[in-house]
Amino acid sequence: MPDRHTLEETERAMKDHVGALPLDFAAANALSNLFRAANAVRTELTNRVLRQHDMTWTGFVVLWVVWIWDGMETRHVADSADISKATLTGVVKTLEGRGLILREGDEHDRRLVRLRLTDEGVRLMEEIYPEFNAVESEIVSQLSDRKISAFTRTLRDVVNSVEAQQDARNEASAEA
Amino acid sequence: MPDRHTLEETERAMKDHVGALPLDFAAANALSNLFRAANAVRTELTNRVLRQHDMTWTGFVVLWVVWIWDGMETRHVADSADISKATLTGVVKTLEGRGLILREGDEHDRRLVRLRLTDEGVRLMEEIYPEFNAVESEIVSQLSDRKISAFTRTLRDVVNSVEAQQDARNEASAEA
DNA sequence: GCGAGATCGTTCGGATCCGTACGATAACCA
DNA sequence: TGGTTATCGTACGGATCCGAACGATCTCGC
Repeated sequence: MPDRHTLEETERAMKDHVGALPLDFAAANALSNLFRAANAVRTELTNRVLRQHDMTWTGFVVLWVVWIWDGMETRHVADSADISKATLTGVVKTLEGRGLILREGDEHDRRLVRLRLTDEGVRLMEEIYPEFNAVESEIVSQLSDRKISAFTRTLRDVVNSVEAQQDARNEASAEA
Repeated sequence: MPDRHTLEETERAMKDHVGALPLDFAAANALSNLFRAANAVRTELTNRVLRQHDMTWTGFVVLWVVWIWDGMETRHVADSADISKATLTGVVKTLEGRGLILREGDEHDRRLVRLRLTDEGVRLMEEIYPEFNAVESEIVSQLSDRKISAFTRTLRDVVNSVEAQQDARNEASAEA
């Protein structure tokens, strides 16, 4: 993850520390860059778009999900936003306090809570999202359409690979 | 970011909400998958490797950086670990309390604090990192070497693109 | 020498973030 | 129909996470 050293220096330093053990440097390097890219993009979008609207990354993602899927149940919102149910509770509390989102009970199943945007929340998303997407577009603008497609496919492959391993473990533990 | 809907459904729902505005769906989709992949990999590595050693993601990354670059100054560790200096202060406090890391003043510049691993910290990294890297390797094992290389290059392009835009803004504001 | 300015790590306040435990509710089944 | 089981969202404790402000220290120009 170091920024100040070349990849070669890092590999050499790693070998000095790990010793004779065989390591997969290509995998480590790829995933290291995965995190670095995700952090860089997230910080860039936060600083250039979200900050001037006094909005956090997670708050925006939750708002976006509820904007697109109005009335969605909280656990599905948490899934879509890639955060835990516990985290969502706190984030919704913040957004609710700012008058951007509403919690709404389900009449058929009283365990459920559905989320909706207020008019102010809708207005805000109609203002922010085009700005957000414009910066997204700018970030990948130097990549050809072909590269963006390949990039997206590989990212999806990685997600599927992880989920497949999780499923395999779940089945194995279900047998026991 | 939704998990439960197809890309087509999401695009249609977005168009319904954003209206006639032109959006870059390819960019949105690529970056959405970037975050999803990073989260999935991070969660997988945390659950399969770090959790049994009672180690958080950030704690591990900091430990790894200091392991490789012994005696590094805190601000560079923060840079390498992709966290703020303020966050690092808290994380180091946690690791220090567990006897894994040491804070050490610089004799020539008394503002500086250098970080080192304790013997226990070194022992722990020698134990954890091979496990960590093995799972990293497994995650990308279905990708060909060629695809991993292309993937890594594109990730680096994205990082460079964001940093180039940041630099351009810094120069612009320096002129004013 | 010696102040003005830059840079260091830390503190502070507030917002995530998560695993776990919990109470409420629903679904299942004998 | 009554009891077990599953599932829902939430409260809680503890660890990040960051921007801004701050004291300490160094640097540079005069």
